[in-house]
Amino acid sequence: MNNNLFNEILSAQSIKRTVKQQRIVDASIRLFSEKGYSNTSTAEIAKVAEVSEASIFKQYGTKDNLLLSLIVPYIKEFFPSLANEAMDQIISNADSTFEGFLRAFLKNRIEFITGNKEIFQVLIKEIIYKEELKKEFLPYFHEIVIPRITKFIALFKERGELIDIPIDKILKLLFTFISGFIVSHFVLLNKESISNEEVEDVICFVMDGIRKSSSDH
Amino acid sequence: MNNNLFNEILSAQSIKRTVKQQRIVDASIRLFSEKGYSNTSTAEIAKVAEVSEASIFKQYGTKDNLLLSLIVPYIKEFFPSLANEAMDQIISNADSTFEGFLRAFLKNRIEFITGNKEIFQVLIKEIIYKEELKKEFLPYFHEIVIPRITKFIALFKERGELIDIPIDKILKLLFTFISGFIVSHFVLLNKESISNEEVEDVICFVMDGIRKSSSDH
Amino acid sequence: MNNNLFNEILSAQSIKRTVKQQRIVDASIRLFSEKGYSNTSTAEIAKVAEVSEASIFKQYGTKDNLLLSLIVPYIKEFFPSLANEAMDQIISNADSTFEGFLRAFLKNRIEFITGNKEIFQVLIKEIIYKEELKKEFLPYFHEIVIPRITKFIALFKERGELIDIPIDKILKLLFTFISGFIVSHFVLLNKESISNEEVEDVICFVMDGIRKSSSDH
Amino acid sequence: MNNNLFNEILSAQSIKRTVKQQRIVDASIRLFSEKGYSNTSTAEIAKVAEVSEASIFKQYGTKDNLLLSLIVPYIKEFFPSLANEAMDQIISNADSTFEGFLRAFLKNRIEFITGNKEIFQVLIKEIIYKEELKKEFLPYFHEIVIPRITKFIALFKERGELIDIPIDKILKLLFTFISGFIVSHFVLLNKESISNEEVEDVICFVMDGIRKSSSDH
DNA sequence: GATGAATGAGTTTTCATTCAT
DNA sequence: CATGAATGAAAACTCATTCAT
Repeated sequence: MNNNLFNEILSAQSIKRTVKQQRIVDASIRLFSEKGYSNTSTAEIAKVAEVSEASIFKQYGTKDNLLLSLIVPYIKEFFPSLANEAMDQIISNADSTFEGFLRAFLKNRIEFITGNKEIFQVLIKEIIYKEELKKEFLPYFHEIVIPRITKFIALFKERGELIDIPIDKILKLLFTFISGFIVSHFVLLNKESISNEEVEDVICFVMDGIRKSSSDH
Repeated sequence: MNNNLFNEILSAQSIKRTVKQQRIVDASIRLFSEKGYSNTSTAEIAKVAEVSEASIFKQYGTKDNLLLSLIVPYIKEFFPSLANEAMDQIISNADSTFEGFLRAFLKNRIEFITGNKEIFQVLIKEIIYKEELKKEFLPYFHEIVIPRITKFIALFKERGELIDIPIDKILKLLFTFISGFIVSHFVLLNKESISNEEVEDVICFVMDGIRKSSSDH
Repeated sequence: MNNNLFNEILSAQSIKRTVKQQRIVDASIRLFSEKGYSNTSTAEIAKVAEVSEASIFKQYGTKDNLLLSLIVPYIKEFFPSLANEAMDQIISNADSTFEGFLRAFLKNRIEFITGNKEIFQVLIKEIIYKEELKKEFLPYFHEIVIPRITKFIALFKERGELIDIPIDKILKLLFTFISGFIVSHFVLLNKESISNEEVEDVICFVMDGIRKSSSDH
Repeated sequence: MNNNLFNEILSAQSIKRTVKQQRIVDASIRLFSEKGYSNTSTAEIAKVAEVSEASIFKQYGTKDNLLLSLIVPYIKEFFPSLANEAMDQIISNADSTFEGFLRAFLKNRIEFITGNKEIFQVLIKEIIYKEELKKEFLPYFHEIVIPRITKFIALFKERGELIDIPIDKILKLLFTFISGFIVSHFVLLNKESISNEEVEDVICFVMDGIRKSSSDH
């Protein structure tokens, strides 16, 4: 499974980038992730990419479009891919439990982000500011992510594995926690990856909370 | 208990702001929270505040200093206040449980943020970008927040209320979840407040997770 | 009678220009008239006016608005002024003939243009290109100039002085000829003024054409 | 008689244009006439012509030369053609009067311009700005147009048809009026053509002016 | 003959900042 | 204390032009 975003786009969209065009992409992602979109000038991108500013604008028209050209394909790749590949096989698996699903899901997404950490940082940093981005992002989220995860939660809830509160509450709590966890690691703390141990802690927390269970003592 | 930040600063620091100075502060917070620091020009602040740009620079010297002047007192108020006032009385309270502590803590912080939502948004949005801000923020976090919360967790863990994993892991999971929850509400979704019902869901999730307990059936 | 446009505006609109602001106006008119709007850069204006480019944009916002700020008041002054002052006294004059009216009109407008030749050139050169300008110009033309001249022509036609064709045809022929004459002198040939002799030739031509009258021999 | 400029050039100069080259010419004329030379980029021409920008520069070297390549042949065709073909037969005609000459001249030139309105617009719009163009244009005007028309006027003046003022004054008044009339129609008002009725009005005006003749009543 | 890729030198415009009054 | 006026520096963006293929 290849989680590198740009290889994916490359093969998917058959875009042939010249060496210089690729350098623009690389420099933009790096600088945007380090300093933020607003604090990065096209002059700086041109310098780092060792191309002329004109080349950037020839290709992308505006700086804003450059940002979108980096992020939108990433968004469109980020969520759909989570299911088509790994998820279906989990659920068909014999010993499939919600815990197993959660573990697979987390590892899959963490792997994906680890391979494209910088662009993930750009996405998170800019989605706060740009309504434009939210509008690209939210439909994908509502139409693809939420129904998909809802399906899983419903399934496991029917099997009696999950607590007896409405699915949308479970979803919201899960989403809040997991995204908070991932964002604080990759964006705030700028960690390279998340260890298996940390993943297990998260799963443990999500499943059973922090209260000492009565059966423990 | 008055959680309005600026009243606090006003009384604490005895700064007497003229009407115009107050308008600068108000305009800055509003604009920074809406569009971000980088995307707000001093000309725009001056226009909204109905003062001259020169007045802003007379007061604050640089635009950067204006931002810090808004945020730093907020940071310094945000965390210390959580203990000095409400927390100590919780712990001394008769029926003090971790759940009770968590409830009081959440309600207290949510109330604080609700009263100063815009500046909270500014803080969150800018702390991602500005190393300068992280440097202001992290010491406070490490020196004041962490020890304080650690003390509480240790206390309740000793009482056997909490799961038997290292305190710093509990702290990290708690922090990740709670901050994720609060940030996604107040910044991403731009909600006005968080309802009691939502707080109870969070507490429930944090304490017991989402797994159906064996005693439920 | 003071035909200098900017003195008129100055007194009319009570705009107080600083020395530098006046230099911007002067430099713009000069350069626009010499090289055309499109071929004049704001950098060049700044250099000639010995101000910073920023000062130009501080005042006018855009280069386009700079052009309009020069031309629109000129348009609004050009046509109305032709009647309020000189024309009414002509018509009330004892020996008022159409020829006399034409002579007064031509001399009045030629004097006005001579005093502001450069901005007249800018107006003519740019009105060809800018729909924006046409929209400023045409209403004034239709609402103020045409009715006014029509009134005069109708008056003299009633007196039996003018040829028996529809007023609007007379107007159109007159306008076409006179504007053609003035534009070719001041814009194409860049003459400083138009001599009395030339004015008399024009009047002669307009009144009687170029055919040798039967009474001449 | 074929007045389409490019067919004329084609046959006259035996230039074989490829389809793409012709598209460049068409696009340039269209865009230059709509927006003016300065406001039309070579990129835009290339896009409209559906060729690469490089092809334009391969052909014409510079954008300036592209403009000249369009206009200069037009100038060289515009004036000479007025005599070689139609004019000589007019004068040799039995009932030749100045009025007849004027009518033939006007109709001939109006037909010519109507068939190439866009390039006529380009010529007029750019001759105002470009000294270069004036230098191309004026010699032709002085060496070919003026002597030719002077010859006609002198002829008809000798026959006693025209008013008794110097020939150059008649020429100037005629030129001013006719060019003013044509330019205002085709460039300012962007009319498609000029009707026979309008032509007759012009002739009437030019010949006899607007004064009611004493023999009319 | 045609073009995709690339750019140097501009262009308009923005912006934080200074200073005399 | 307040500000109108002014700006250097840099921002985003444009454009005519070149050149290897």
